[in-house]
Amino acid sequence: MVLLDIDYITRGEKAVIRLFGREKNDADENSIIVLDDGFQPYIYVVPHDLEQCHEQIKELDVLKVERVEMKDLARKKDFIKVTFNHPQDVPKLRDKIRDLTSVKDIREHDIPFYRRYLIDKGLFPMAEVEVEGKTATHQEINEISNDCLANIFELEGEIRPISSDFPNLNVLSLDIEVYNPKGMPKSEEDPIIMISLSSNQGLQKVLSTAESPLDFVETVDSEAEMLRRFVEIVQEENPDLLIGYNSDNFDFPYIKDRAELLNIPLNLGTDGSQLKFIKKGFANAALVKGRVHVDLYLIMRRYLQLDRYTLERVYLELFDQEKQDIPGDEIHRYWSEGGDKLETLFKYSLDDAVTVTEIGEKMLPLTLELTRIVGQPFFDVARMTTGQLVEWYLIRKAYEQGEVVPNKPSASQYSNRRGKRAAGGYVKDPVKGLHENIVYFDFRSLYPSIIISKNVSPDTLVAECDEDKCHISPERGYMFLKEPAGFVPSIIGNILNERVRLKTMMKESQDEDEKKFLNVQQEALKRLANSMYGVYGYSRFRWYRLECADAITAWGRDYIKKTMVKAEDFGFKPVYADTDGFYAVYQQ
DNA sequence: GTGAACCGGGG
DNA sequence: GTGTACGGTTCAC
Repeated sequence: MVLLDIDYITRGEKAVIRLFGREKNDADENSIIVLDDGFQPYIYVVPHDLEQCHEQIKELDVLKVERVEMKDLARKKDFIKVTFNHPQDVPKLRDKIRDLTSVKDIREHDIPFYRRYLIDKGLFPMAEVEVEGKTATHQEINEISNDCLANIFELEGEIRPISSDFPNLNVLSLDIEVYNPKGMPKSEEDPIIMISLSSNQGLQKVLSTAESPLDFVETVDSEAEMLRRFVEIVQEENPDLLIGYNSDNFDFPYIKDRAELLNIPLNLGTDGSQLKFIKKGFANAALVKGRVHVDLYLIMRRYLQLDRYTLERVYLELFDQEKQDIPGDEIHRYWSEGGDKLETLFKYSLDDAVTVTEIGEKMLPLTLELTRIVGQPFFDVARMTTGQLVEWYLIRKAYEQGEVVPNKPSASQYSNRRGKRAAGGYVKDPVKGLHENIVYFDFRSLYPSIIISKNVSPDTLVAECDEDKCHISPERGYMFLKEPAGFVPSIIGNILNERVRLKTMMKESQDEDEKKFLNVQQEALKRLANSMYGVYGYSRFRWYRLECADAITAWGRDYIKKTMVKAEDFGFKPVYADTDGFYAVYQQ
């Protein structure tokens, strides 16, 4: 099956992982939920005194205490692995453990249970997994609602990844219109007047309480009926992906508020569960179990560099076409006036949903690919910053290499780090004037290349070293061991090698679809490699190391300046430079 | 210069 | 949910 999403429920005292999936390439197939009760949460403890630590922790209400050897920034160390009965025991007991006299520190104590599961089992969402041995189970004992539409199974054997093609996904986009004559919509008073839906399976529909001769309009008696019908259509279409534009913070919260007011259940999940919200900092994330809700607004902010991110602006950028728009404060007039105006409103409303589908088809493949590389749920990856993406990729790699993951910075460490910044790239202010015979030079992936060639990594950074055994950064004089390959450099190396392999395959391929798919994959790897530099310089990150960030930019400045000097020897006069490239004028 | 306040998208 | 949190710009002093 294709693994769409994952979470866990509690059955009795036990945590049970739920894997949400669907048979591959079969949009009509029922949804599947596989339950696995055979996985337990754990953390690592750094002991002052191994024996005493072992004894003290054993006294607590934990499942297992064992001594393990793991690497900590490449150095082998003894840790104590503490396994818990339930994920919620971790926050309950970790402070107690940290405060024990025999304990120096605790590690990997803040990794969500479902993420731990994906990493430890080697599973990748949005890719195919093989479920070896499963038996049908009853929903009553699994706290799953009567409205559950999925087939539920209990995992008997193993679950493992199998390489697969890009999954065929059933996508449904939505957009709502609200009657708001008095400024921004208020869900306590302003009703939803239209719900527009567009799928990649051919559905185009606007639900509304108004009548229209337009064939895509389905008229219902009331707003309550409109919401009921919306739920019904989602269940019928059974999409893998639900997409919207700013739907995390507008459409879904609004639908939820109105549904509550009108007492309509929003059982949109494949398990029959209600629409939920997760607080994500200042913002919401709307969660529909078993389907992946993606808010394209966030994705566009990540991939496009624009002044504004309205749907119209984004559409113009991606398709080079103007999209007509009715200003928000005029919608109520179009609605009240009826006739041609109402017809226009219907058309624009549907067009917004169709546009979201189009933008999704164009832009989601890259995020899907990143999901399949980073190995965290698509829902999460679609809401992660590039820095978080890199961090979770590294956490998985750390597991594979037997490395214990560094802790997130404490509040004081964070504020301490925030004050400092690595020096930036070299910038030469442009020489004013109109230049002719301009040539441009730039380094391909300058920072990733420096990290690899100079082995810049927290585990290779040393205070003292023989000159022939280490790389010494210009200006700052930071020292990095030449051998062995550091944790981060080796990972970037693998990413770039894999990218070269994909690009070669792309050139050799005759199949246009395959070419496109390989291209998205290599783009995803490029993004990841280019973001790696950030983990050293961003204060919130586990692998933060100012010395590494500082050394990389120092080498970068050194390379670009040396190259400019060389270019001048050949008669190229640089007129402008920035970080990894420069413009020059050729003079005879 | 510093820290608090504000803002994004959506109708 | 192994909760707890963005980043950039403008404003007020």
